[in-house]
Amino acid sequence: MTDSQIQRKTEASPAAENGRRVLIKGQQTKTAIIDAALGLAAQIGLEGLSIGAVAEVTGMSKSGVFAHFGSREELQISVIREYHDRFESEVFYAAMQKPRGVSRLQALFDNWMVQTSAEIDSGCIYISGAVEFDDRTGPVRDALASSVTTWQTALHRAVELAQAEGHLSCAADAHQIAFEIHGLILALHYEARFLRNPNATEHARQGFQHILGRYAGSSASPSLAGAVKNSKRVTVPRASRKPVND
Amino acid sequence: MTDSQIQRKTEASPAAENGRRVLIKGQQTKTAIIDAALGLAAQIGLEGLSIGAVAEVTGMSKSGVFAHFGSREELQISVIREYHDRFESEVFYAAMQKPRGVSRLQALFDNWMVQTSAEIDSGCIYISGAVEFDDRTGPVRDALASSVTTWQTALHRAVELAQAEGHLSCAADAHQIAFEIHGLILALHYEARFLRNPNATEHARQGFQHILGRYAGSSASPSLAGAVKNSKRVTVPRASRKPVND
DNA sequence: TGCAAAATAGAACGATCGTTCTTTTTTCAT
DNA sequence: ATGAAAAAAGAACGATCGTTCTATTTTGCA
Repeated sequence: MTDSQIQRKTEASPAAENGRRVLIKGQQTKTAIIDAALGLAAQIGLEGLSIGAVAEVTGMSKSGVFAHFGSREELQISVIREYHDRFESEVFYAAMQKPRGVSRLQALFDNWMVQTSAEIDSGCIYISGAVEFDDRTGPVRDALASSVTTWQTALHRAVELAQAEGHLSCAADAHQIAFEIHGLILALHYEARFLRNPNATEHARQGFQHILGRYAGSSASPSLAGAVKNSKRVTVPRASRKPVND
Repeated sequence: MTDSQIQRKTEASPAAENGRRVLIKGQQTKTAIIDAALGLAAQIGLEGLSIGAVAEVTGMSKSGVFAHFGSREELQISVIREYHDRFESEVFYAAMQKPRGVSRLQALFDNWMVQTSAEIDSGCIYISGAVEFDDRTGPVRDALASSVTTWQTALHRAVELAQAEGHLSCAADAHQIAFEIHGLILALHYEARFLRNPNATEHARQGFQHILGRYAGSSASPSLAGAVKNSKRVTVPRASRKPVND
């Protein structure tokens, strides 16, 4: 944190006035490093992520990797940001193509399951990071909590929309519903990844259906079957990292 | 793992033929070390647990602490065992005083919530450890998985008994119910400890009631209110660490 | 009280960590 | 092609880790 110039140097996109090349060498390398670091962090966690390990994976020297970030914390934060972006596009935006209501909520849940632990090989940074930065303070924890909160807000909003559409009861607390859904994903991750329980995916799926059933709204049933086909492809610009309210 | 004599030396209880003292100095110290190590591991995790930190907390030297275990792994395993025993007595055996059925299941859940994160200060080793030893192998992971599995079996059994008593539907899969309950605890831990959400406890409680309501059996209601008072104090011997089937 | 054994301390080891500094290589506009 | 700037490598630092070895203190039975 003593000198933030190193980081700024590569963040400002230079040579942009020339259309010949949009990404100079340094940016390409940095992207590759973050890619490798994310893969590593997903397996061994953000705390286990060491510059030496990243250097070995990318075939670079430790100092070569280090120069792109200026500190390990900045590397961790970059990984969190990258994960945030991927999560947003593969889970959130992918589900926004579905129409408001329970079908979009279902899509969010399905994408979430796939992203989180359909392939058991790679873990979820939002889950492992929460445990690792439980009682710590600092910019890494803040970045992590911020990303998670953004996602939770989006999930909560999807529940509210499902209530507004009459697919879920308006009497129920949307936070309560989101909490229970979150629990299913956490249990899935725990059982599938740690205990290697092959039934975990099915348990999570069933649990979600139980939640939908329990909170089922009054005027839900008939429009449900055909709700998926009239999806309007709500194309949301991906430029900003702010939460989207649809 | 090169030499297991150091550990065996202190594990066999010496001087037991003399009733004057049941615990010689070494055992007392080891107990104190494990106590301190457990407190440390609950906060920073099993992987963050270092012999140097334990030495500092206990006011001993690194080698003094080390000599009691012979390796860091053995220290970690000892901590897991200690946590297992406490969890068993404070969550499991404490709930066995309640009669079979939903009231015992409720007691298990309540005790679990208190043990896990009523006091947000100390984390849960079963949760943090699962993340830390996700894709690792070795004796520490085995010890952790074994303890967790024992507890899950006990929880599963409690669900089955509630079904047998008619408090929960026999048509439902007991594993499914246990899975959903587990999810509530995990979400509670995540929200309360990482995100500092003060409503997490209430969400977990409500979620549990929702599960009971959803899986409610046919002949449940009337006996439920008075079920607590006629508890028979099933005194189970605590000698063995094997799972108990009631 | 004395003495062997157990318990603890102390110093040092190799390894790995994040980081800094210096030097070499590569990039890329002129 | 040239030369300044960017990128990457290399060596070394202090710190911390688990562990080993040796010396010292404490324990507890005779």
